Amino acid sequence: MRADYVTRPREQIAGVLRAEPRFLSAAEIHRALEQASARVSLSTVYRTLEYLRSKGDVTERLDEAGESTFMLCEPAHHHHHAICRVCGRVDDVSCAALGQIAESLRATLGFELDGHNMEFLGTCRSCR
Amino acid sequence: MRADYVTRPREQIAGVLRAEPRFLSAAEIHRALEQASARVSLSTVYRTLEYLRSKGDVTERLDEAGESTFMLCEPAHHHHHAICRVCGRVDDVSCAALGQIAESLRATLGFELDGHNMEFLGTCRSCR
DNA sequence: ATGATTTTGCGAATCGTTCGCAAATAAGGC
DNA sequence: GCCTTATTTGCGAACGATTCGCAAAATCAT
Ligand SMILES: [Zn+2]
Ligand SMILES: [Zn+2]
Ligand SMILES: [Zn+2]
Ligand SMILES: [Zn+2]
Repeated sequence: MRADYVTRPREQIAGVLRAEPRFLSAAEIHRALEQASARVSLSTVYRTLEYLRSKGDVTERLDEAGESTFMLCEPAHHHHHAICRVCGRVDDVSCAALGQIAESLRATLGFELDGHNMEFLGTCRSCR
Repeated sequence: MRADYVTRPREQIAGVLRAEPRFLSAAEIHRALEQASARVSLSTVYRTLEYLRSKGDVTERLDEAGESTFMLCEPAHHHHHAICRVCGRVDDVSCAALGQIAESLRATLGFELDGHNMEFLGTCRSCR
């Protein structure tokens, strides 16, 4: 049974996420809490992030090293992200035509696109 | 100093990759070798995969669980992949306009697209 | 406040991956 | 082939991120 208890650790973790609008690892969040003198265990950070993710408040992303990172983000309405390699800043991107995306990113965000990943998932002919 | 020694473990690992044209984890490759009575240590599997990747013969991909998987694939000429959720079959996809991609996947590969991931990387306005 | 339920902290366990080092193997020259 | 040298291998230990078990603490409803 899930109960959405309002607890101090949950508020503190949400606070860190709200203050830092980019993808953070559990360890980074834990460190930020320590610096704020908030004594929250790493286990609780993990459990709270999973809780927030299951509520749809947080998006999880695997970084290039395969580590999980988390950010406040509504995945309900499907979209993608433009992530700055330098500072980690995240801008939302809808998926219109790919050809126009680079141009649009530069025009609307001043974002200089220099790389992208795409992956298509579905069912192949012989598996249908 | 890198020397490209030709060894039995390397040939056997490449053989597994050649026989199975989809993304395989180190553990899967190791298991395939065991079944073929090839005694190769898991460490060597990892080291050989990294060696092949650095040579540009193998592409690495993090699956949804964050595990590394590997496939023979030339990343030199930039492209993407359509991966079957059922059998793991991989088809190459070039990055033309995204709008036409779903249609093209169906027409040319019989691939029924039902999901995709994209990520854009670059430098944001304030970091330039 | 009381009791039922959930969450937390702690440490141990797990899993994939990497590392250190001695033994085995490959390449090159004789 | 044989020797020398550089590289690779196997093994087990170490590692880092994540998960788990369980008793203690916190939350909520009455
Ligand atoms: Zn930036
Ligand atoms: Zn999309
Ligand atoms: Zn298939
Ligand atoms: Zn591309």
